[in-house]
Amino acid sequence: MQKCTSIASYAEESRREGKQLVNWDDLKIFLAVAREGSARGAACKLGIHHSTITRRVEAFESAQKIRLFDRLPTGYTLTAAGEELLQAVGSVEDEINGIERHILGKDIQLKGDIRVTMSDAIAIHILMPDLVNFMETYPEVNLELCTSYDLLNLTKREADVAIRITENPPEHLVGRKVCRYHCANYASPSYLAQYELAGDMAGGSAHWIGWDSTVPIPEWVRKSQFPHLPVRGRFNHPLTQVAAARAGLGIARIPCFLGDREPALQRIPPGTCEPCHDIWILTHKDLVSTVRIQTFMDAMAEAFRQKRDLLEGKEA
Amino acid sequence: MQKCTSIASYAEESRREGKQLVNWDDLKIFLAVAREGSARGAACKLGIHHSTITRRVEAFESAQKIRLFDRLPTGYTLTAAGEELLQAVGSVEDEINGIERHILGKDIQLKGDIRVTMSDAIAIHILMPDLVNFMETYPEVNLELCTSYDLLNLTKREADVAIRITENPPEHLVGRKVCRYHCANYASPSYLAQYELAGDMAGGSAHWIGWDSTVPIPEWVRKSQFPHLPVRGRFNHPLTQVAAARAGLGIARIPCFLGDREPALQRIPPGTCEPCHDIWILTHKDLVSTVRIQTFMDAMAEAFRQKRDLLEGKEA
DNA sequence: CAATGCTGGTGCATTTTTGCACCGATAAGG
DNA sequence: CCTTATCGGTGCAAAAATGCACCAGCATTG
Repeated sequence: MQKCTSIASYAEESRREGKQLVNWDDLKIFLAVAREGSARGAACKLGIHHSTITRRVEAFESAQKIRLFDRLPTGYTLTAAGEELLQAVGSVEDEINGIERHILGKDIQLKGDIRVTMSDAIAIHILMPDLVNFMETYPEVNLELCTSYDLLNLTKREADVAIRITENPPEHLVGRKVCRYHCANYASPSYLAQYELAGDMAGGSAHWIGWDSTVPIPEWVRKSQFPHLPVRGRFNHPLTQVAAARAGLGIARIPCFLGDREPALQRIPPGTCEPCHDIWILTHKDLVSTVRIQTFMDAMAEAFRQKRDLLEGKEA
Repeated sequence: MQKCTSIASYAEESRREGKQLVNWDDLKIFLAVAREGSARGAACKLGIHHSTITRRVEAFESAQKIRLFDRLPTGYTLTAAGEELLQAVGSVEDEINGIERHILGKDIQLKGDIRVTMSDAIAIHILMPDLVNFMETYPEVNLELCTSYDLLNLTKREADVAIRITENPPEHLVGRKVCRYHCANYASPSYLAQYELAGDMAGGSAHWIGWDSTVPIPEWVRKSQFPHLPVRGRFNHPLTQVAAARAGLGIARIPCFLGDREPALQRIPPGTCEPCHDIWILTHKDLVSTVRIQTFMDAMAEAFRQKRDLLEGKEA
């Protein structure tokens, strides 16, 4: 019907001068970079090369004459304009996801059991909203949560997925490090008012709440802010540490994701926190190709990514 | 943070087996083809080659394992699945248009006057909703509508844009044909009940309502369904023809976009309609590069495209 | 301080995509 | 009937996008 003459050709001319049509796929790439925070991460997620990412972001920015990212040595960080775009593109993604699910028939109807094991502290204070959300998203999946502190039940096939605090996951399991959480020193305000702290040298009436070490002065005390304060009690469980500190037993060195969310505790000034341990999400080699296991692990990894500030004690 | 090992690599593997990630830009192409009805039209609109369109649609269909178009000799027609997708992608387009306008700073803030001339019949019965919509979309544009039936006021620079019934627009104007409207024969039901029609041969008490021809039997009567019915009256204006037919004066040969929308008239059986004249949208050569003129002409051309069924008498 | 692991950037070879010039087929106009 | 215009499809060459193998810079770790 419409000839590509007259108006259209003029329109093309004006297109040459100024702005080009937006490539919708560039928005997808932008989204991935914004979410992942790095070109490499986005490339991995999209299954393409990272140089493709950087070049296309660059081309998009120069075509639209707008700066969306600050290139920091640590990766890509959104500018103000980028933040604005992120929000808008997010809803585009929702629409397109809906299209993929309903029209293109890619609805992932996950079914079956997922037996997952993790520490109760992580389950309760970090992942619970995400676990619930996952179960709501995939109602046919039966999620079994078995809290535990050791890797054994994964090895023994008592669980499909383990989220564990470890630095060196065993060879026969596959997965990825999802965070390195930080720890700080906490006590109740009343305890701090009542007892006296001290510097490097001896003195001070306060004391540490012990973990399960049998040595009188564990390494974490020696390297701490108050190496000469005595250690009292043995509480091998993070949540009992929190409870003991709340009850005014002493100073607890606990993960920031526990201490910072506990209103009855406060950090010992100056309140610095330090990286403590890694958290890995792991599964068996033969389960990693299962869609529901993959989806679950991705969802949990994403949850950790979103709570990174809390886990690294930057939310205080 | 996240390594491209373990989970991700497995995810890539499963991606190879089955479905690929959707290229968002393919949706844009799909939309253009669905709207234009042909690969060439879509290609023109997007400023790319038509073979690119056909190949990408083909690739998209085979990747998603879904047939979206029927390839007819007249172009691409949506399948049921395609119709469904069209609706969904439409809202994606709205989102992205919003992004372009607000974030990417492509908000077309059209300003200034547009003086447009067209026949009153077209203005009232075809374009009025679109004219209003255009003015609401671009509140800074002052649209002046001057109804008229000749091209003179465009040549004399009394108008910027003309929408005219013509077969051969003059060389010094640029634009495009927007439709070829159809005509049919109409009369009021009471008239048809009272007067007698006839076939090719003489006879019959009904008569035609005349246009402005001075000859006793104009060509359009001779070629018509009832070449021997007499002609009475001279009504040179389409809307007065409608009114005369409604008042029971006789049979009017008028555009379908007038007759079909007039409840007080009905087509003379068997109600066939025939192509009658072309409608062009035209402007001066030196105005066609103006953004607001371009935008206006594109909007009106699109309006005609959407009302094609009405204009070709296929809505009856 | 050295080692590691991450980040983005770049030149180059390869692959992929695109545009172009055709073709045959189909409607519609005269 | 013939002419014209438009449709989609295809082989081929040019152009563009991509992947790859590197590099340097920076942060963290030990």
